[in-house]
Amino acid sequence: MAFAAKKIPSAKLRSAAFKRIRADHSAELAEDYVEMIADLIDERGEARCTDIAMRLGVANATVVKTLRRLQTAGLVTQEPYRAIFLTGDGWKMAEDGKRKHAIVENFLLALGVSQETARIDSEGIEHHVSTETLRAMAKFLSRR
Amino acid sequence: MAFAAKKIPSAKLRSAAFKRIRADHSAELAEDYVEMIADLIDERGEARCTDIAMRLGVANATVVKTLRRLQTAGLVTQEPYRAIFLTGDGWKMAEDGKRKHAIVENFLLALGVSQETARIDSEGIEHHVSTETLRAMAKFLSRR
DNA sequence: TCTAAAGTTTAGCATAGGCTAAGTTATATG
DNA sequence: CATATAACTTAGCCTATGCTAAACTTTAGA
Repeated sequence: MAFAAKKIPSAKLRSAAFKRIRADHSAELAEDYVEMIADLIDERGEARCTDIAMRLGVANATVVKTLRRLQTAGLVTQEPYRAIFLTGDGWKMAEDGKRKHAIVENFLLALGVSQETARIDSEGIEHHVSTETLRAMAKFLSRR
Repeated sequence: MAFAAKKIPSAKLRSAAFKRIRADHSAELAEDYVEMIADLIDERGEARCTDIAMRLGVANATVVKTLRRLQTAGLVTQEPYRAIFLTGDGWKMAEDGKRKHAIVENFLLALGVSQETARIDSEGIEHHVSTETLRAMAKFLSRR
């Protein structure tokens, strides 16, 4: 250790933020999938691999593989060659996600960004806002 | 295709958002590393693996592996068993990241969330805000 | 009813980003 | 100045998330 005489005491606190981000990331894909599946069921009565793949912009096989993980996680159910359904937990996650998404997107619009940007940015941001920040956004919206 | 009579025309547009998120994610780690390396150099004159590992909350070996990728990407330079330095590109990325980070964190504080939450959430959000949203946040800050 | 097209699955590959354990190099100190 | 300790590296493992190509099912239509 050449320089660096003293330890930084808040190292553990700092690292907590990054740990949460890593955890957020693994939950993120699951949330995007179930939200999309819920949308598809609402819009057209059923959710299919191809539609999910198209909307996410990934290959079909990728969707199949991910769905298997989601099935193991208890979020979706599926019979071979059939449409995809959400479990109770899956629906709950989808609802939560959509609620969050709506708040973030409306907040961005209220802040003055364009529709297009609000749509795109909210997709990325929604997975990283804590309950506290979400509440602050909602409050901001209701105050106007 | 059982139901689903009509194709959804905006599928390509929708998928763009997710594609950007995936791209953001691979840039994210690099940004976090260079930002942290810049901080360490500022604070104590040099950046070492151990410090980065501690602050990020990952194992030492993980840092070493990631640094190799960053070196390949032309963001950092390093001699075996020596401290880590940033290239010109690395410094640029670090500056950009810090600027972004500061705006997002201050914005969250202005919105009324706690210091702790602002610090943690901004860490996750900063990588997903577009230039337009960042500008809107800066404007909000200057208006108060 | 049979067949071609559309949709789904499997197999096999790659990269990113984690980990532990074991080996190597630097450095601080007795 | 010799050596213990701290820091770094290597090797080898794992999972997640992408891909393409090939095989298999379903379904729509001639």
